[in-house]
Amino acid sequence: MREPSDMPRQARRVTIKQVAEQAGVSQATAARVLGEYGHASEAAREQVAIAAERLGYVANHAARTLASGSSRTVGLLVGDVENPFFATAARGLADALEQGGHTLLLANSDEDVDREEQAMRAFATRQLDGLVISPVAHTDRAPLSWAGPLVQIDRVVDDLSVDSVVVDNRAGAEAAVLHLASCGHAPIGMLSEPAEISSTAERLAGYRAALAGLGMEFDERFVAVAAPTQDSAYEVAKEMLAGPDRPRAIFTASNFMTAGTFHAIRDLGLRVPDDVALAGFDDLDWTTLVDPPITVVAQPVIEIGRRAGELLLDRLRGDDGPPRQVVLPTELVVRRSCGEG
Amino acid sequence: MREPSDMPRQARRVTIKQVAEQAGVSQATAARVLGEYGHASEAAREQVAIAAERLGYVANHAARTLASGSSRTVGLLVGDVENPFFATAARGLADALEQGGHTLLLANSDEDVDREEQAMRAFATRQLDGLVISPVAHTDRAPLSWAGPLVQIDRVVDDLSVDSVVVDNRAGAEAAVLHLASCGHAPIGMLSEPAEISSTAERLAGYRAALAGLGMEFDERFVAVAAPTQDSAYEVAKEMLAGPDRPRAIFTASNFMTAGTFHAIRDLGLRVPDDVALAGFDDLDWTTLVDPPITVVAQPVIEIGRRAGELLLDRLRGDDGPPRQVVLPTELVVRRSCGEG
DNA sequence: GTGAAAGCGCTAACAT
DNA sequence: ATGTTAGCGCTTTCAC
Repeated sequence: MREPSDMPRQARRVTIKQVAEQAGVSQATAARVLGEYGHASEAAREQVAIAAERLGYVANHAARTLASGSSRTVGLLVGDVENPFFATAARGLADALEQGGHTLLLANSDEDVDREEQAMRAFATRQLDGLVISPVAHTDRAPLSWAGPLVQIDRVVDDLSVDSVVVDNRAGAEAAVLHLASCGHAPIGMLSEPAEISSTAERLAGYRAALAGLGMEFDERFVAVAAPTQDSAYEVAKEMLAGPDRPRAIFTASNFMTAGTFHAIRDLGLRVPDDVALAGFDDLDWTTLVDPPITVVAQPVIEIGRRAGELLLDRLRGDDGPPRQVVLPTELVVRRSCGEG
Repeated sequence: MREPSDMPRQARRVTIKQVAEQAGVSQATAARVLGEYGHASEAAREQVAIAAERLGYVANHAARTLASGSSRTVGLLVGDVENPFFATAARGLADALEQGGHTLLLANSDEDVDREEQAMRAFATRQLDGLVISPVAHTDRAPLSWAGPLVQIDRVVDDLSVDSVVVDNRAGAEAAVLHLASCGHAPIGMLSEPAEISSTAERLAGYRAALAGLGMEFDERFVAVAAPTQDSAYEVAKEMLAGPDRPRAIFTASNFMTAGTFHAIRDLGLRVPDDVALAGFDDLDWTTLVDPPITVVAQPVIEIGRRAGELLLDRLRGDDGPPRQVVLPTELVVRRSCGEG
C-alpha cells in the first residue's frame, strides 16, 4: 500500500467540482461540507471527505474571499515589528486570531504618516475582515479611511468612534514617580519621546500629576524629549545629567528612553540609585540583567494583542455595540534602581 | 467645490466595469490600465485614471488573485515573532518585499512540527507567491509540502533542493571560542540549545573545531544543552558553574543562552571575566548595557530577511536557476566580557 | 490598441 | 438535506 502521491503532480489544482463528482454529490453539497457551512448528511460528509482526501483537495482562498466577501485575514499595522513591544503584541494578536481561523497580514508604518496611509491603501484592497493599528501621531492627520472593524492598540487617535486596547499609562507613570519620591529622591526628572502619541502624552500627564500630588514643583529643565531611539535618548539624558544641577531621579517613558538613559548614567560615571535613581516604562528582559536591575512599569503586552484580537473576533461575529475602550492595568515592578522604599 | 465624498457611502464597491463605463472604454481596457499590464493609449489611460479617481475605485485583491493565480503575498513562518531575531528578520523581509509590491502573511510555529504543518496547510490555501520559513528541527520530519518558491532562513532542513539564507555559524562560533582562548581562558565550556536545528549544530561544530585547532580537549562535562529559553539556560548554566571544577569561560550559542548564563553567573557571585569569561551569539542591545558589556558574534539579521526577500523576488521574476545558498558572514564584536585579548 | 467573452473556484440564493 | 445556478471582480485569450 502506498500513498497516492504518485499522481500527476497537480497539473491543476483540484476543485470542489471534481471532489463533488468523485463523491457522487452535487457541487453545492461538496462545498457545504468542505466549507463547513449549511447542512449535509452524515453519508454525504463522509463521501466528500474521502474524495477530498483522495484527490488532495486544497481550498482556494481567493475564490472563497471573492464569493463570500470575507478573507479571514486581519491586517496589523504597527510602527515597527522590530520593536519588542509590537513584536509581542503581534504575537498575542496572532494567537487570538488563530482561534477564529484568521491570519495576520503585517505592515510597518515606521511612525510615518505617509507610510501608514500607503499601508492602509494596500490593506483596503484586500478585503480584510478587520484591522489592528497603532496609529501614527494624531495631530494634523486625516481620519483613517477604513470601513470595517478597527481596533487601535497602545494609543488612540480618536477616542470616541472605534475600539481600542491600551494600558493605563497615566496611572503607570504616576506610580513610578510616586515610588521614586517615596524612596527619597528629588528632584525627579523625566525623559520622554515626543508627546504626539496619546500613550506618551498620558505618561507625561501622569508624571505631572504625581509631582502635583507630591507638592513638588514642575521644572521644565528636568523634562526632556528625545527622538524615539536609544541613541537619541542617550544624548539627551547625558545632557540633562551632565551639570551639577541635575535631577536625582529620572522616570523614562519607554524602553528606548530607559536604555539610553541607563547607558548615559553609566558613561557619566554616576551610580544608580545613589547618584540618580531610575524607573522606566516597559519590562524587558534586560532590565533584570543590568546592575542594578531596573524598576519598571510593566505592561501586559501579550494581553494587549490578545484582547485586540478578541475584540475584533467579537465584531466579526456580529457584535455591533458601541465602541469599547479596553484599558489594561500596568504593574509597578520594584527592583533596585530606586534604592530602598 | 467639495470632494464627492457625499456620495452614497459605498453601497457596493466600485468595480472595473463601472470605471470602464464612466471612462467610455471597454472593461478590458480599463482593467489594463488599472492593473498596469498590456497596452493602452495615452488617451485611454488618462480617461480611466480620471474615472477611477472620481469613482474612488479600489482594486479587489481576491478577484485578482483568483483570475491571475498570484496573490502578491508571501508567507513567513518563524518560531516566534516575539524572538528578536525573528522580529528583525521579519522586518528585513517586509522591507524587501515592499519593493516588489508584496505583503507579508505571518505565522508562528513555536518550533513545533504540528503547528508548523498546520501553518503550512493554511498557507497552501492562499495562493501565496512564495514562502520564507525557519524550519522546525529536521529530524524525523516529512518534507515540507510546498510547491512554489521557498527560502529557508537561519537554518536549513534540506541543503540541496531549495534556496536558503543563513550565516556562517560555524566560523562565528569558532571565532568566539578562539577569542576566548586567546584571552587566556581554559577550559572553555559551551551552553547550547538542542542541536536539532542546523544553525545550532554548526555552532557546536565550530566550538569543537576551535578546541581541536587549539589542541584543547573536548570535555563533555563542559558542554551543556538547555531548552531554548532564558530560564532553562539559567538553570543549566548554574549547574555547570556551581562546582569548583567548572569551565573558566563559556561560549553561549544564542541570546537566550547568553542571558540565562549571565544571570546565573551573577547569582553565583562570580565575576565576568575574572571568574568566568563569556562570549555569546547574537548582538542584542542589552549586551552593551550590562557590566561588563558582552563580547558577541553578531549576525546581520535584517540582512538575512532582506536577502531572503530579494531571493524570493528573483524567483518570482522567473529566475529558475539552481537553488542558492546564501551564507552571510558573522562578526565578532569584542567587548569586555572576555578580558584583555 | 481595443473589445468581447470565457472563465478563475467558490458561496449563496433559491428551488426542490 | 441536496441540487441548480447565478454571480463575486478580475485577468486573459482571441479577434478585430
